[in-house]
This record gives sequence, C-alpha cells and structure tokens, in this order.
Amino acid sequence: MLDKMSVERKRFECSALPKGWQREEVVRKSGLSAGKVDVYYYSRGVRSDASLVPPIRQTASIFKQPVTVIKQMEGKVKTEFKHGGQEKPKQLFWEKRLEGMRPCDTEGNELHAMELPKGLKAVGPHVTEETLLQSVATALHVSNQPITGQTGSKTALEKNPGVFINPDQPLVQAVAVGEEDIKRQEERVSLARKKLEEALKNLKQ
Amino acid sequence: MLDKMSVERKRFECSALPKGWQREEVVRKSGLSAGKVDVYYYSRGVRSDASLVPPIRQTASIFKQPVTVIKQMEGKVKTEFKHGGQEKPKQLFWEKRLEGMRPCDTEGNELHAMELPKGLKAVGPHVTEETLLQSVATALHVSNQPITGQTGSKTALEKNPGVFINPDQPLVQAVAVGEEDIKRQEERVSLARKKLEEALKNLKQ
DNA sequence: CGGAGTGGATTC
DNA sequence: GAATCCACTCCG
Repeated sequence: MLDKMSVERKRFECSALPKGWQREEVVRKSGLSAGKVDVYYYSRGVRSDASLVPPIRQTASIFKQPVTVIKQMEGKVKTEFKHGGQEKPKQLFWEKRLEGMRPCDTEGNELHAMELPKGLKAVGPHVTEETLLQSVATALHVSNQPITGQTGSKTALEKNPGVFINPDQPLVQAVAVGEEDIKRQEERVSLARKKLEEALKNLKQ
Repeated sequence: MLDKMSVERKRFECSALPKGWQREEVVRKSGLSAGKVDVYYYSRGVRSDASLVPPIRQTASIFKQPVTVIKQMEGKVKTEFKHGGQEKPKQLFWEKRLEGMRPCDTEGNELHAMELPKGLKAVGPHVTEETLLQSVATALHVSNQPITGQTGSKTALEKNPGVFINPDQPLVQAVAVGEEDIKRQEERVSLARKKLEEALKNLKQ
C-alpha cells in the first residue's frame, strides 16, 4: 500500500534554516485549492500548555476581557475565592519555568525590565523579583478569575508552601486595595487624560 | 456584581433567521484565542438527545467511525457488553418516537422502504417491522459500541420488557453471526467487485 | 478552545 | 501565476 503520509506530508531539517528548525510541506487534499502546498516551520519544544502562555503581545481582541467588579461590605476585605474553573491541576511554582525569559524587540534586543511597585512582596522559597514580576504579569494576562495574590496566612505559607500555595494565584503576598489606593489611581488616570488632551490640541495646531 | 454573563453570552432572536431560530454569541474568555466569538444557532424544541438522532444523510466524515473487532473463543459467542459510554440514561422504547418518519429525496418524494433480512425478529410489545428497521438503522448509524441486539433471555424480555430491555441496543433479538454468514458476505462483496470492474472496463471502451 | 485545513487577498 | 500570508470554518 502506498504510504499516504510520505506523499502528502514531508517534514525535515533544512540547511537554509537556523539550527533546530524544521520545514514541513503539506499538500492540500481537497477543495478549490487542492494540490497546492502549504509550508510550515517548527522549532523544537513548543508546548501548547495554556497555563504557561507568557504575556506576549497578541491581537487587540485579547484586551476585550471583561472586568469583574466584586462588591463587598465597607471596611471588610474579601480574601477567599473558590479555585473553580481550571481543568488540570497546576504545578506548584510553575512560574519558575519562565525564569530567564526577557522581552525583546523584533531585532532581538532586550528591552528594559519593568519595575513593580514596592508594596509587592514575593511568596515562596527562592522566588526572585524577576519571578514575582513574571508571575503577576502572567496572572493578569491569562487568568479569568480575580487576582488576589496568595491569601494564606504568612506563617503557613513560609512554613509549608507546598501545602498552602494556591497555584491559581501569582506568587505575591495578598495586597489590600483601599479607598485611598483607588482615589490615587483615579487621579493618575485623570492626569493622564488631561495630558493626552493637551497633546492632541498641540498636534492639531 | 457586574453580570459577567450578559457581557460574554448573548442569545436572541434575529430577523435574518427563519422564525423560531435564535443566535447565540459566546466570547472566548481565555487561551490564545481569547476575545474571539463563537456563534451558535438554536431552534426550539430541538433536544440534544443524541440517542434520538435518526440516520439522516450527513457529510462523509460520519463514515469514519472505526470498526471494532472483537476476538473471541472459537464456537463461543460473546453476548455481554458493558453499557458504558453514555452520558444520560436512555428512555425505554425511545425508538417509537421515530415511527412514521420516512426517507425522502430532495423533492420530498418518499423513497421505497428498505427490507430487513428475514432472520431479524423484533423484541418488545407492539414493536412493528418499521420500528425494528428504524431501531437497527439508528443503532448502526449512531452507536459507538458493538451492536448485539437484545441479549437478555427471550422469556425474560417477553415477561418484563421494562426491566430487561437494554436501551443501548436496538429492539432486535440477538443475532448470532457464524463463519457461514461471514463467508456468504465475503462472496457477495467479491461478486460486487467483479461487477464493478466489468462496468469500468465497458466504460473505458 | 485549539488545531487542521481551506479560501482568498496580497505580493512579487 | 506562484509563493506567501492571514482569516476563517469546522470539528473533536
């Protein structure tokens, strides 16, 4: 019997390609464009683990994610959420697999690292500032639940992180956002809007 | 709390649709395709009870269903299979809801009814030849388990069908397929192939 | 929701 | 017109 695969799909390393890359040629089997060839390029080790998708730039549609507003009693702080909604258990400290990854421009030049507000404290053994940043950024980018940080008691988390770390939340100590913080942020936004308004005026003149 | 659902799921009648149909738009919440919209169409009263899907013509992909080969001891007949794999319990004698349905061509003209081999006997009260045919045809079309027919003892089935009928199997008495039957079928196939071969020859001349 | 596979626009 | 790219559909 003819080996269909060898006729319609070929995948191989190719000297014209950077090392470790493969070229695949797939012949279209049906439709108006039957017989045409699609070419795909692969590099090794591309996982499709959505829990590990780092916050790379994507199309604008990614930003349509809705904001969830959670009302609560004045002065009381809600710290517990169910862990629902995930299919697979997450590995503890999976964020460490992001270590060493850096944003770069299209030329491959490293971009300046971001800095986190001083109030954010890392949780867990050997969790560096870098991991903290990657962990928070990924959570904000990927999660579809409210981001609270680690809400377990500090002593419990230090004593036995393997038990008390919540892998759905970033490796940051829970941050209490008060009325003050909200006001300050609102002021920042309205300041930024005024600046933008002026910039637009100057542009039109 | 903001009603997340009202933001991410909308379901409504739509003037461009035939009457009674609804369009639902669901925004993907996470993953690489977050923000993309899936659109679903619903008409009233369409149950999603897969056990009731009659064998209407569908795309060719339906025929990709695998053949299950069950090895067994020579001369012994395997008659018991687990009822596994179904999500919801099936109604007893649900096949009767297919009564009165007839195949027709695209113009709506009724097609000639099929005839079943004489060896097939109906099981259950008031199960007609018609229901027998629809039951067997639907089972062959839809089931992902081996089709055995009703394997309970004949007296038990007659005395108390409500208890002993297996709703995963068509309303036909278990049929034993022997070596003879297989040989006869193989002969039919090879005869049909020869006829096809000759027809092709005549066509080319 | 991801991935395979195709249609169709774009580019040279 | 071929090569390439991107958007989209369909299905599991």
